[in-house]
Amino acid sequence: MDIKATERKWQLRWEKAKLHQFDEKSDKPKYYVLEMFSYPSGAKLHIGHWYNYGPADSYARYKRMKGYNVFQPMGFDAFGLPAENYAIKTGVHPKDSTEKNIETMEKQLRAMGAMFDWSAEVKTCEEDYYKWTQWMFLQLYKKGLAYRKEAPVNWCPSCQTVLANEQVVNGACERCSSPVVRKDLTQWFFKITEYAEELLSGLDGLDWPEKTKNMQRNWIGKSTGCEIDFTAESGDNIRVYTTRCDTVYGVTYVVLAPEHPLARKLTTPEHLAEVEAYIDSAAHANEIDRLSATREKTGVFTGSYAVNPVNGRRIPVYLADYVLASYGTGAVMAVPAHDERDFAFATKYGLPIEKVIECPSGETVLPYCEDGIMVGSVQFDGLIGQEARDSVSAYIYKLGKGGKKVNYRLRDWLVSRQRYWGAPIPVVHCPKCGVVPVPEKDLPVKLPYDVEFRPDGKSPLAKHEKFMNTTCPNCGGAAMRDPDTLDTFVCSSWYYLRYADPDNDRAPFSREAADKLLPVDTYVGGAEHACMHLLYARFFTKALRDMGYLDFDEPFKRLVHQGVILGPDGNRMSKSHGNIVSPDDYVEQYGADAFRLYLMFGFSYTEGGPWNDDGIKAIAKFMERVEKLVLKIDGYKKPKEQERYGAEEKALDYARNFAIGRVSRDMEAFSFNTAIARLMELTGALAKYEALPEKNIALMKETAKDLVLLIAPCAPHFAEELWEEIGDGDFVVEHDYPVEDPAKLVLDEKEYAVQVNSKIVTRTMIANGLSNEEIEAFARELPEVKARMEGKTVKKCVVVPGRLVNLIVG
RNA sequence: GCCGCUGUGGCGGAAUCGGCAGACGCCUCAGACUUAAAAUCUGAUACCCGAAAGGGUGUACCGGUUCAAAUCCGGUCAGCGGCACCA
Repeated sequence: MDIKATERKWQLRWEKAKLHQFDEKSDKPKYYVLEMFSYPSGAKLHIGHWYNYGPADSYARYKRMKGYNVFQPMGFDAFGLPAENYAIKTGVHPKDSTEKNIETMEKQLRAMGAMFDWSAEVKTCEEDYYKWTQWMFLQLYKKGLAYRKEAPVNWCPSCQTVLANEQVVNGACERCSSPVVRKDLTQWFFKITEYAEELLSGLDGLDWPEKTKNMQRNWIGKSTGCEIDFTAESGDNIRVYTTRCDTVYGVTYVVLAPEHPLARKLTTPEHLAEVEAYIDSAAHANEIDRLSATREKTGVFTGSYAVNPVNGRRIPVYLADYVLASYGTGAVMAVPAHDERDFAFATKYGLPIEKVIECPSGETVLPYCEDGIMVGSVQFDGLIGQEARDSVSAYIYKLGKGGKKVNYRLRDWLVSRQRYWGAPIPVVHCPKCGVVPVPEKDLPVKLPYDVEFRPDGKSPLAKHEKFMNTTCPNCGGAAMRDPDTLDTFVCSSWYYLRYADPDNDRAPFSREAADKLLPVDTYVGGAEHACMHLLYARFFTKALRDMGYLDFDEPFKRLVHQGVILGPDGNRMSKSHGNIVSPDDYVEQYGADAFRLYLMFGFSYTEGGPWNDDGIKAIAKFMERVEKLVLKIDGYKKPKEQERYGAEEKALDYARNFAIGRVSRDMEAFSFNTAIARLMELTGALAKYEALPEKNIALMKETAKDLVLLIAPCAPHFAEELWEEIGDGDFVVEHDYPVEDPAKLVLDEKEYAVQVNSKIVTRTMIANGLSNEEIEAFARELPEVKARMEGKTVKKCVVVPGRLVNLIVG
């Protein structure tokens, strides 16, 4: 088979027949298969793209042959830093490089033979897309889910931009690894925390990898505790949050975050200088230092005292940067006896340590941080754990000093970027009216082409006067645009919705189109998005639902992560490791089908692993073998009227139906390597049968057809080419997938493992349909069994039908 | 430190519910075809002892439950991923 000619031929024919477009009129059930769209980078498709899109496309094809009306779109996540960085380096405009890259990638994706519905293609950098991204922003703003606030943000001095929490890795920029510093800026946020509880509880019903769900649970970080008011002597109220209110009688001081609003107010004049110095150094400490858990605790006494509401005890108020301003109330009660951090701090600063929890078993070694028996706590003495906490929090509530409280670690999503290559934020800053959203009719706020993107700490757009100077939609006076653009994760939070209605120019999508095609039935993509894209997209879906634009709660019903293909040396493929393997040479030599088959066969799909190409020749050989065999069988004369159907035929029929059942099951489960293995077995069985002197030609032809149909999703061009020879004239991908015939899987006899005292002594064929007693009797008569039974009796017999018989003798 | 995952031949990896460990493939070896090689085909291929028949040991390690454990339970070790002062 001329591989290249075959691939071209079928790609053209598929395109001409518009075979991969979603069929609006079909009455088959819809099935939405989605792969995470890709960033249009300059390089060609790498192995990761092939590994994600190839097998996932085979899954889509499988679903189609199983009778679904499959929708599988593709597009480009086209805004983002790399294009801008490339522009800074080379002077090529991000728009130009991005468009060129998209063109190349589209071509390559078509060459893969994937059945993407290109009529629904989405490119996030195009006006008719980002117009609606801006629209999304406005809806969230209207709903009170987008707000602006001055906040300490993660600032990358090298990229000259603010980073989301998720883009900071170990205190360094995810992209360039420069240390991240803190800086105060007025920024836009999305109130994702408003949905924290639903984002958490919604995970339970999703068919997602447990690992990913767990990561999101962790990220959301729900904690149930208690808020307690400590009254300062100044009269100010210091509210703290704790998960261990059962230790409240052991509080020996209170700690505020340096950024706490009361920090300065509570400081007495003689401590002011020291406190100011501490607050200042905390503000300038970079994130690496501050986030390091092993770092020695630092803090400073404010000079004031507060009162513990449960026992009236007077305790000092400290500032320390081990308390985070952004979590809970920004203040904690310190119980050094039962918290490691408080213990370390109290030890360093000579503060009292008082035990109020007793270890239920053995000696109590401080700090003791587990649940235990309350002591020294008046009426609560003797209570343990959750019961203790419930009682104490109820008491605090009764005192009017706080009560039960749920907190989440999840922070609001910072979406402002001081960058050029993104969707402009559609608001105007008016000296009279303040922040004014751009009216929807004026969207899109167009991203100008002629900008200076060299970074100098200002947003590139801020330097573009024509863009910046505008009039206030409210009062008509002179006003300025917002110079920032939106995080690209905003663009990718709703693209799966736009696919459903890509040409709509009156709305991002119609509700009918979205409700018809969504949610996505199976979503395939990398695990690295667990706490970013996948969380943001869920948030968008829920927010849009609450605004009445959608009628479902979750965007992605089933999620599958492909593994990562590493370099041959076991490291991540990267230029710096010099271990990048290009798919091109393989595709050139063996063809797209063989390469796709090998990716499916050589790895466990969700695991991935180091690249090695040892098996790719074997795959090419396998395809050749199938081709020769199928064509040879096709060449046999039409069958005679009555053909033999004996033991060999039964065996072939068994192999055929076994393969059908197992391949179907494996495809459904993304267990592609075993699916291909079963196809190899069937090929072997068919070849063995074909070599017999006498054979049932009709059965052989049917089996060959099934073989081609079973392979079709995995090697699409190859299968079309064979199907053209042996099939019924239609496209193979439009044909129904074979269905197993259970009757053909019932054999007259099965091989049993025969065990004596759980050790295998022999294997034997035993006829189907015998009772357990009959099987036992049969087994007892076997010579291998008899030899081991002399002078002994059978005490017990375990029969696993069709598998084994175990005689316990003694 | 916390949460999660993984550990199976020389290699990639299989093994619904606990039921014949090592499917399928690579590598290697032997044989057939060939003057020869390549290609192709056939067979062998977990490890140890043994010429063989056969016997023994094996799913990171230690222990437990069970007629039966790669699979379940407890502990240990190693690797990977995530979170990381969240009170």
